Amino acid sequence: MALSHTILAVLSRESLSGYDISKRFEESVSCYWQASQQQIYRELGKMESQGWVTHETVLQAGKPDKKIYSITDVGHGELARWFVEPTEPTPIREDLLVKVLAAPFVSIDSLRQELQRRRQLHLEKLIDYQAMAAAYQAMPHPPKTERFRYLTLRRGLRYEQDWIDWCDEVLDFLKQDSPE
Amino acid sequence: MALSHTILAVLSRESLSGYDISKRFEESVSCYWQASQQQIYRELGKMESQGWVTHETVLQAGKPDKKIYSITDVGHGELARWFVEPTEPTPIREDLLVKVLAAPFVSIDSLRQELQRRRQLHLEKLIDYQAMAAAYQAMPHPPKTERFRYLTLRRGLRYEQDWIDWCDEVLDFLKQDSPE
DNA sequence: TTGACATACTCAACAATTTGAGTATACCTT
DNA sequence: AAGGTATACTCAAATTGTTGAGTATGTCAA
Repeated sequence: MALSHTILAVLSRESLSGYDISKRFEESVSCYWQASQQQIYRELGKMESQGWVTHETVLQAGKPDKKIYSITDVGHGELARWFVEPTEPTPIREDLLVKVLAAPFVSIDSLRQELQRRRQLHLEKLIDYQAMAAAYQAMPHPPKTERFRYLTLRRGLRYEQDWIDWCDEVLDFLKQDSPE
Repeated sequence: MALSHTILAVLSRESLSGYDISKRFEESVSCYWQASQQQIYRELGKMESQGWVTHETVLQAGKPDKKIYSITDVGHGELARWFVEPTEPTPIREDLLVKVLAAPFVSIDSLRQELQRRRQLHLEKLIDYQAMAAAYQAMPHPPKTERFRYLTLRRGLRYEQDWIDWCDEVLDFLKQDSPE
């Protein structure tokens, strides 16, 4: 149940509505944790029933009401409890690698196309992340929370770069590999 | 439902029992697709009802009977159909990065320990993969299927190395970062 | 003025994954 | 003789994740 802990981490910095948490996920957490709005709303409901968060309804003019969620002491305790548990590397499930394995039985040409498509996707993400990194580096005295957020962004940057490099390696291999 | 396609890819090379498929996953597919025995058995049942695979029961002396599964023409057609569909990068969910984000609110010292633990885990996997790569490189004329399997291993190698490099980067950052 | 987009949340159904127990045999070590 | 490990598979429950519909209001551009 690490989704709830990710939400706790986000709420540790500031109180937010479900909708805002969802946006925060898209903007800055998405390189290592993705969750849909529905998941977040449902999780917040569960977390509230466990006493990890509370909410206050805020009426807005011209917009629907919103529920601003805040972390409680119980929630902070839970975050601290979870924090010291060892984490295992996340299991990976990569369709593209399954295709590499299947390619000799299906089509190497299709694989080549797919690799080029994927390389492009990863390049686009990399460029996004580079822009975020540049924004961080332009800050004269980034606060502690930003410095740690930057470390997670570094992981994202490396990850995308690594995919690009591997795609290039495989495309290069496919050029040289003799059919048999 | 890409688990079924991974199984189809494995069965394209050779017919195997559920148990053997599970072992194959652990040995050579695990760097990009993990599945438990239960998942594989259940998936094989579904795949058989769709006509993608068939099985033959093999009686064994001193061991339980086993069901050897083979890919059918329908199964191969399905693999080919799936193969040309574009794949999206897999959503990532990394507990460790959530911990980096939460660290300023919890404990930077615990984070440091956890990073060292994780670095070690990734290093062990890297060493495993390097041994597999060496075994491949020792083959004088690797068959096509092996050459493609090696490409997936290259992804695993890069992935583990990248984690190690990032852990080092963060540990280095934590040494220099001044508290505030 | 129509349609796209943004805010803000709820509910339901379905699919996938995880966890754990259960059944059975045989080999090998202590 | 007991315990650990390996082979080989089944069933069920709980949790998690995905998909899509539904409700409501406001802004902005074509």
